[in-house]
Amino acid sequence: MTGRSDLPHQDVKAEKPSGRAIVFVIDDDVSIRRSLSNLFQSVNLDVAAFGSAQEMLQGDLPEVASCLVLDVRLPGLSGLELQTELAKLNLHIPIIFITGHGDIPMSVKAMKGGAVDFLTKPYRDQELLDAVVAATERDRKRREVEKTVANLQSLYDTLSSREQAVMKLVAAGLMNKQVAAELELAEITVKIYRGRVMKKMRARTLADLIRMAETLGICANHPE
Amino acid sequence: MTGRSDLPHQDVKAEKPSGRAIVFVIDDDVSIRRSLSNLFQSVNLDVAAFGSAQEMLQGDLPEVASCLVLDVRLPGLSGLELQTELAKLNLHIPIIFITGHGDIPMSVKAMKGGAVDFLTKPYRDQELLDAVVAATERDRKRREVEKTVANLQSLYDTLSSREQAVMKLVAAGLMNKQVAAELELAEITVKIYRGRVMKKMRARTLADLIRMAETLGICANHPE
DNA sequence: TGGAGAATTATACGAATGTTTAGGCTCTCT
DNA sequence: AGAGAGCCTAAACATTCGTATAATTCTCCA
Repeated sequence: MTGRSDLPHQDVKAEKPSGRAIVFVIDDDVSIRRSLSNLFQSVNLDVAAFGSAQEMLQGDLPEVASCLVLDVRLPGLSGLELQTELAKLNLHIPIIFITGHGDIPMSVKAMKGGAVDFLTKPYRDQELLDAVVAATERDRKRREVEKTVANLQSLYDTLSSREQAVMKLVAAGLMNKQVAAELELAEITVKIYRGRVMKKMRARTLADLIRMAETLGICANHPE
Repeated sequence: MTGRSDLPHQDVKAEKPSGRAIVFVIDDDVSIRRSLSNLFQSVNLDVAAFGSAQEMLQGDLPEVASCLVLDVRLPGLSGLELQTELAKLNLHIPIIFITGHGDIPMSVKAMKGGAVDFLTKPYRDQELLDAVVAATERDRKRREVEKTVANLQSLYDTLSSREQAVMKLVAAGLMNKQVAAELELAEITVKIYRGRVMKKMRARTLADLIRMAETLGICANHPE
């Protein structure tokens, strides 16, 4: 058995860094935690279960695709409050809500907040599993683009301030001559920096560099 | 008074092509149609009201930012079915659901389908107005980007097949020489086409052209 | 048959780009 | 003080890009 059951604070991330996914379960009822864990483990998903939102917030989130399955009604922080809290912390783990006594405004608020699904008891196991698959898949994709952006950003951070300025203007479509005028440099200096930018950003072509600037959200306000 | 009340099949689009917005109301109850129309008109919104989904589908959608306010329970096509139908027709008008006897799965399905809000009776007028403002704003933005893309596409369509091919490869970062080899042309020919592409696409710089290719989703599978 | 109009290539030239080699300058750290 | 790093410039050269002019081939159409 790979997955764990319902003990808080375990280091799940050390188990399977491969293509697996982790499902976080939060419910104050131990028997529900156990049955959900069994359900997920039966389809080869790793599980980390907690009895309250606070317990989960204390631990770290893994670097693997994951999602959150929780009851709306929880001791301490409620499910919706946890959703708000995670959003504030910029943690975008997909959430699947489960509730026994929810109402429509509650579900609408959850969905507006980006929840993947909002299930009412009793639900069919397959419904929950489908939602979990959709959620982890969404998380996997999000992590993918986030990783790409982070890689680009780390490359961009290695540029000196001058090099960054040149990259902005070049990506905006200015000629070396214009970049030089803008930064009050000699054209030859711009050429040098431009070459260094290409090397440091590992851009083979100008098209690559422009696309990188695009995904990094780098926009120079080209004057005139 | 500019807005109309609850007569179907009126030509609303001829009224105010400016920055106004139109709210489509669908409800089988005449008095509700009337009161919703009054509410929206009181905040300077144009209204077009219908008694059933079919009546609304027969008319054309305006070129102005708009949204749809409808009851889930309707004669003939239900609200959710209308949502599905509009999605099939590739009509992305934002929808606000109102219901007196809805349940959670219904609201979740609506929200998953892209609904802006799902209100339960009784609701406060301000809630509905807020939702309508959010919806029309979303529609305005969507129309904006759609229009941009459409404009680019119409420019792209004026290119000959050769010119389109050259644009793809140039946007992919290939040099004129490589483009020529790829298309089995002389380099000078590629230069000619490239110049024509820049003119026809109204791209001042290569950066512009690459960004246009990006938003048009033009990607050449660069070999090697 | 003649011609208009494309698609394509050639020649030639000016402008822009990229790289190398070689320096000078200022700042910080040791 | 010296070493190193970052910033800036210069000269020289090869490559690439962009455009203008002219010529070839081909199809389509009157």
